[in-house]
Amino acid sequence: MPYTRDNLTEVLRRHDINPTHQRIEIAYALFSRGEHLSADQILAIVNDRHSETSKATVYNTLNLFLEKKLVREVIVDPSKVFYDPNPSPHHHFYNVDTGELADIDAAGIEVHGLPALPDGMVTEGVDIIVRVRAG
Amino acid sequence: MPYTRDNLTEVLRRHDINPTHQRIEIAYALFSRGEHLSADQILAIVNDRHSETSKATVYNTLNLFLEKKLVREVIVDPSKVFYDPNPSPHHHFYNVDTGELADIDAAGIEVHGLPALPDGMVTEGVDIIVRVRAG
DNA sequence: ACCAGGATCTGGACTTAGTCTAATCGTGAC
DNA sequence: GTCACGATTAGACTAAGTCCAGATCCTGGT
Ligand SMILES: [Mn+2]
Ligand SMILES: [Mn+2]
Ligand SMILES: [Zn+2]
Ligand SMILES: [Zn+2]
Repeated sequence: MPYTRDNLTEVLRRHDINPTHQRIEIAYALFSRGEHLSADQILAIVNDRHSETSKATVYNTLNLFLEKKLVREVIVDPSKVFYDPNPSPHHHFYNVDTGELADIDAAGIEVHGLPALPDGMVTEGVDIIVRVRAG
Repeated sequence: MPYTRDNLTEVLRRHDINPTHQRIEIAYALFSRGEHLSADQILAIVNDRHSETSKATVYNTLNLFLEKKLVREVIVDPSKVFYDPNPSPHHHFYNVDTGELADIDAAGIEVHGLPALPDGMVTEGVDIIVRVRAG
């Protein structure tokens, strides 16, 4: 079922996020496209028709979404963070030429041979980035 | 054998890098410690005793080292790049609390179940980051 | 309808990693 | 010595992200 502002309002509530107009629009930008977007891109999308949301609110909101585990961040480009509407563990193809990111489902991926963790350490997650290019 | 300014001079030459005083000091900072360092940290190390190398030269030099494949960059912290004196393929533990990076030898690591690449794409590398924390 | 208080939003100043530029420096060839 | 050319430099600049203090928007109580 497609994302609408209405069902996203519910999603926000379920994540303990007060669904304001701006937050709904930012969520809609990310979830309706299902793409990995930078804060800058989201700011542009949300203000496309008429200016509606400030830069400060975009950053505040994305950080709130992160904290509430509604979205993930993907650190792959040294110059900007990408926000990922899929918060569950998964991996990525990264096109080093175009900067595009594509998801890799975590189901079916296995990593063998990882050394034991230093004592008293615990794994928080494993991120795999497959860097690809046209060739 | 430990790294000295003399043998690093040879390493630079073998990588087609004209071994200037500044470049040797920057290489020494990275290789003698064998740690993953940010440009800022390297700038501080190199100018510890007396100011000797400018910020511009540190960045120019690190980018030259990258281009010549003398070092690698590790993208894991959204606010800065880490430079890695080990340019061969390997993976990393990342302590999300302290920011520390530790190497994982690529030998012995296998990743199963990766989907086929989109047509006409070729893999440039696979980076695995194991995020850990005290727990 | 009115008000109070808290949450949210905002423009703009600020911070900081990294780049760029135009001037200067160093060194080897002649 | 001087010329050329690569390397270095200070400092201006860019751009992602944060911070702040004032404005604005609820919401619940009266
Ligand atoms: Mn609107
Ligand atoms: Mn010195
Ligand atoms: Zn993703
Ligand atoms: Zn490493």
